[in-house]
Amino acid sequence: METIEQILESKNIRVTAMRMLIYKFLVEKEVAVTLSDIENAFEKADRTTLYRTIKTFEEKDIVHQIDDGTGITKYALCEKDCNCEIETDLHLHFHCTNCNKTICLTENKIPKITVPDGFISENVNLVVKGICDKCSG
Amino acid sequence: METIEQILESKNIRVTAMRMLIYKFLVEKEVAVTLSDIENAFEKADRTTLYRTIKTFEEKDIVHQIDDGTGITKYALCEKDCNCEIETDLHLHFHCTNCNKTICLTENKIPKITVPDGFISENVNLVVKGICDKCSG
DNA sequence: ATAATAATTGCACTTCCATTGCATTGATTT
DNA sequence: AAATCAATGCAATGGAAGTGCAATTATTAT
Ligand SMILES: [Mn+2]
Ligand SMILES: [Mn+2]
Ligand SMILES: [Zn+2]
Ligand SMILES: [Zn+2]
Repeated sequence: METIEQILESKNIRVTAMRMLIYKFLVEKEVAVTLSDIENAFEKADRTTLYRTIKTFEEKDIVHQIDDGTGITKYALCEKDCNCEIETDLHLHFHCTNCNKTICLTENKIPKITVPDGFISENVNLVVKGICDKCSG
Repeated sequence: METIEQILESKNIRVTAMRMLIYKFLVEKEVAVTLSDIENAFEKADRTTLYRTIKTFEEKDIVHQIDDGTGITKYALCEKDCNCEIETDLHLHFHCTNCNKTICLTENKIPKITVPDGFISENVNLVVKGICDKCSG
């Protein structure tokens, strides 16, 4: 079991109190979070710091960005040893129109998408909208 | 061959000069357009009017909105008799990272996506990023 | 340990796009 | 022609993303 310090260090991210707290926050949340979510959770901290922290995490492949169509960027922790850049590794994202939560469906990979001749596919973003398991019960 | 007037009237949209011009603009463009694109094409018209016109078109299912991940909403004409709301009717969207154009791949339908138990899929949005046919040639 | 250096954080400000209130103009109905 | 309703234009707002710079904190070198 790795500690948060070890995880950050292994990704060449300097360990600070703020970064550890935000990392912990992301682990505890099971859904993707917006910058506002983080802001609300850490009201004493400055928005910019939180913004830059999440951007650092993104750069170092600790979180990935999710565009679920709501217009507000969300972030979620990457799987261990995931390679966000590799197309075949990408999973579905589910956006619940009832509770407004966005969830990584890490087990559900994006199927092979064929595009017309001349088009070169480099990346695929797939968002399913509907009702999540908690809301459909 | 329907005239633009007839098309607008059939969708219960009052015919105005502005609306006809914007409709014509959308027909001539083969790619999805942003509000700024429309703005640049009609510099004499007010932004708000253009905005409300496109929103009216959207409400009446003349155009559909596309979120290609650039953060800027784009719009494209719907196919004739398309039912944007029906999931199985949805097509792929392709965003070229080179020329920044977004294209409806109306022939390429989104494959059936399975989600875990308890989740109810109502809508799927799929954007492929890469190089378009014009840029890859 | 102290000084020098580099990275992080906080504050203020900016930009960009989307959206709304309200007055005005224009079209339609009575 | 008057009354009514929709469309347009102008001004302003709101929300989110992003940046410059100074202050603080951590790291490294002397
Ligand atoms: Mn994810
Ligand atoms: Mn389309
Ligand atoms: Zn839900
Ligand atoms: Zn292109």
